[in-house]
Amino acid sequence: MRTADLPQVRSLGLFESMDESNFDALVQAAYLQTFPAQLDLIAEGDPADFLHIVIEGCVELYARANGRESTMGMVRPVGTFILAAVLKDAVYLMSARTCQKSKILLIPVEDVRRAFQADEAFARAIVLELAGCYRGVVKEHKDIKLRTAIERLANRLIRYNRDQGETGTVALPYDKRTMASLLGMTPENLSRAFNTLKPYGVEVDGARICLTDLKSLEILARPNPLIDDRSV
Amino acid sequence: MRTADLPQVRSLGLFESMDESNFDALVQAAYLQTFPAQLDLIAEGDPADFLHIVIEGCVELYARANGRESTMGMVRPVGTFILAAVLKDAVYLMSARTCQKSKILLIPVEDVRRAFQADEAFARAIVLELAGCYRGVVKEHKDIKLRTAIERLANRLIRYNRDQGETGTVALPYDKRTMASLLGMTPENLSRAFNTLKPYGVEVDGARICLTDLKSLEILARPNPLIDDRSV
DNA sequence: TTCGATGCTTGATAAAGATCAAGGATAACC
DNA sequence: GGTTATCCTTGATCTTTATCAAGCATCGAA
Repeated sequence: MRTADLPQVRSLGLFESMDESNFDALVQAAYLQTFPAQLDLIAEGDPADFLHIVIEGCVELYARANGRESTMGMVRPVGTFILAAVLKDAVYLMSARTCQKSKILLIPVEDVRRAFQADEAFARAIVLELAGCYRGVVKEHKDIKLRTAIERLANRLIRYNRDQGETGTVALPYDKRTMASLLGMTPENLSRAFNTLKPYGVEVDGARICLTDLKSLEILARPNPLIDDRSV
Repeated sequence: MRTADLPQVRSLGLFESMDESNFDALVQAAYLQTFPAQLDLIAEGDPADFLHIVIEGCVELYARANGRESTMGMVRPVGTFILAAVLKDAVYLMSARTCQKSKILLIPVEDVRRAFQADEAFARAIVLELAGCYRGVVKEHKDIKLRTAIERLANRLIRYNRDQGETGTVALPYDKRTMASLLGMTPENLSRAFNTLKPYGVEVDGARICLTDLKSLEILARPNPLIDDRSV
């Protein structure tokens, strides 16, 4: 892989406290590939072959069942996915496809496991990463079991506003169809949910959303750090 | 703790490959307590203090938000809960209460972390346990995002039937109010969902459910190992 | 036995969300 | 400029799910 990308990968929580030589061995074994948009990277049910790390671009995790499809999460640089399947030597539970042209680092499962055995710092980092992923899904699960579609959207807007510097103007990071699926609703209902939020100061202009009355939006949304804070 | 309970705890995936002396140290530091039914063990938002292991009885994990409450999972012997919060030294994302009189082993977080540092086999077991928990929540999340209430119930019945030896008669493990919350619906709708499943050979007699036409129930449910198999 | 719990079910109604169909806006392309 | 494709929105309608209220069964206590 290009040495220019190395520091970025190295800075990932997973690798930063890893021994230099072990990290080098891991990277030597890895493949860096660039994929076009809308390309399927893995399919649910397939046995885990590589740990995937998104270097550039964006990857959508999705799943299918009972004739339906739903977006389960989005991975942006620098983020990993399907770590659990790799560690358990199990099949993937989710499929993944690129949203944009994306650069992905692929590390063969055997090398990940070898590094896990050899490097204690790596093992510890993996536990923290996994625990973080676990808590992320629990939060999403709480979000969908305890909130209505409108509350989910309101909280998501509040969260993006915070992430983007509390400017009162939010840029939706994904197209609305994807946002809808991520939030567990249809595109039609997302559109209607935005209309429902109009009296709470939510103004839509394409992918640009203005929040002109954050106070009242928060009263409706009831944000909860145990669901909305990714860092908690 | 009673030495009679030791082998049971030792047989847990988490501890079985642990070094003898490290296991002893961990158990020495632990408290074994018996709690009455309906007692709150932990509350979401509290900082993690103990890793909990259910030795006898049953524990319900639940969460609250936006004025609602939902059952997030059930833990039976011998199972652990809130491992992720303990490892990350974070607050609990879920509350827990006993469903019955229960015997719980409480291991202080510092001792869990010390054992994690000292014992490589324990560290590896924790990773597998965590990865398993992670995949469990992903499956539940898929269940609720991709299936209707009736499909969820049908699949749950098929799963319990398999777990209980494929006899065609299922004993519901929890009361119907809890089952409903676990499946993401109201008790009223669970009742109606059972009625909807009557034409598919589902006969209800209290907590005893007879499945007289598994074939047609499966056509409706479309069971999926990537959601329903706990072992995958 | 009667009384009140409690848990479950049923019916009526309302709300939330999905689906179907059509209509605009936007942008790329010829 | 017009054409096509894509994405988003809107309206009408239907399905699913929740809520409210009442009724019934079971069970333990008085």
